[in-house]
Amino acid sequence: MSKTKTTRYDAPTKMRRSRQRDRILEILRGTKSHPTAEWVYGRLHREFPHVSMGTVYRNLGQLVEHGIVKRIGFGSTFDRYEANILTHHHFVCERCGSVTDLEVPVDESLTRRLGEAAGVRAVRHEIRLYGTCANCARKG
Amino acid sequence: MSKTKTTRYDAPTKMRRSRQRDRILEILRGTKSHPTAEWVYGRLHREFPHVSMGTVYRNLGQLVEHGIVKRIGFGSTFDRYEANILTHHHFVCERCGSVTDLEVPVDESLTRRLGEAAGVRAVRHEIRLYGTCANCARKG
DNA sequence: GTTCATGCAAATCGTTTGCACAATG
DNA sequence: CATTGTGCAAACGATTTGCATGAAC
Repeated sequence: MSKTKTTRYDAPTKMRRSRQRDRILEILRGTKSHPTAEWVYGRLHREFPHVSMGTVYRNLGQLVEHGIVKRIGFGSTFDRYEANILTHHHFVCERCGSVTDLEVPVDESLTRRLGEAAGVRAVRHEIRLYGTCANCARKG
Repeated sequence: MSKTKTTRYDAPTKMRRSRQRDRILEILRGTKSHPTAEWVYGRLHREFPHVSMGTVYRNLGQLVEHGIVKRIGFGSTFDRYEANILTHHHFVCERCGSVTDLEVPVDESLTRRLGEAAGVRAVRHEIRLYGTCANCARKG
């Protein structure tokens, strides 16, 4: 689980190489801006004027599958809603995607402590725990 | 900022009431499943066979705007990608939507401690700090 | 040469919006 | 009655996919 493993692109993957994917990875590695697919496409387009969004998405997806890059968000395209507006944290099952509330008090001071340590002015924080829910765990 | 304010629906809002929105809120309050708009629609459809997704989205949006329910996700429809696959946390600017990495060590033990306290088997956690980035703060 | 990746265009999916009509205050 | 909400359908934007061609091994 602790992916302290090699981060190198030429790691033991079954992916064939392509100049486009190589560049996509270089582009991602060369920025700290957590870009969108659109932005990556814009960058890639300078070198491959005929590249298509399909190629960008396919490659991003593959890089994510192989653990070479990360997708930020909830995975699913659709949003979820909840009536509990009190600050609280979530547990997300990586198997079935279900989301449950953590019945744990929120440490408000963590916002300030983390924010100060990181040098940003934060007003709140949210923690997401990831793992396998009891339901999925039961099914092996 | 700390919305410890009233949670009641009939709070001082300028919203007119509607039977559909009342039910949507009841549905959200009656589940712990963090449903999608689609799911809410399915529920609502039993009572309002002619209800449309447009109504569901409009009402969910309004309930969110009024702070009566919360939307989980990143707000933006599009995903973001990053090459940094080492576990780390993020700061999200609520003004411009920019995402930056927190240059703060990850407390791995928090996964276990939070997971145990909440009674779930978690393998990792991610913290998101929310606030206003330096850039936006400068612009007033 | 067989497999995988590409470009292109069309399709899909969640969400938003314009409009005429109905419900609310 | 002035305004807001509704249903319907069409529009939208991000992402995915089918297909014929081209690159990788």
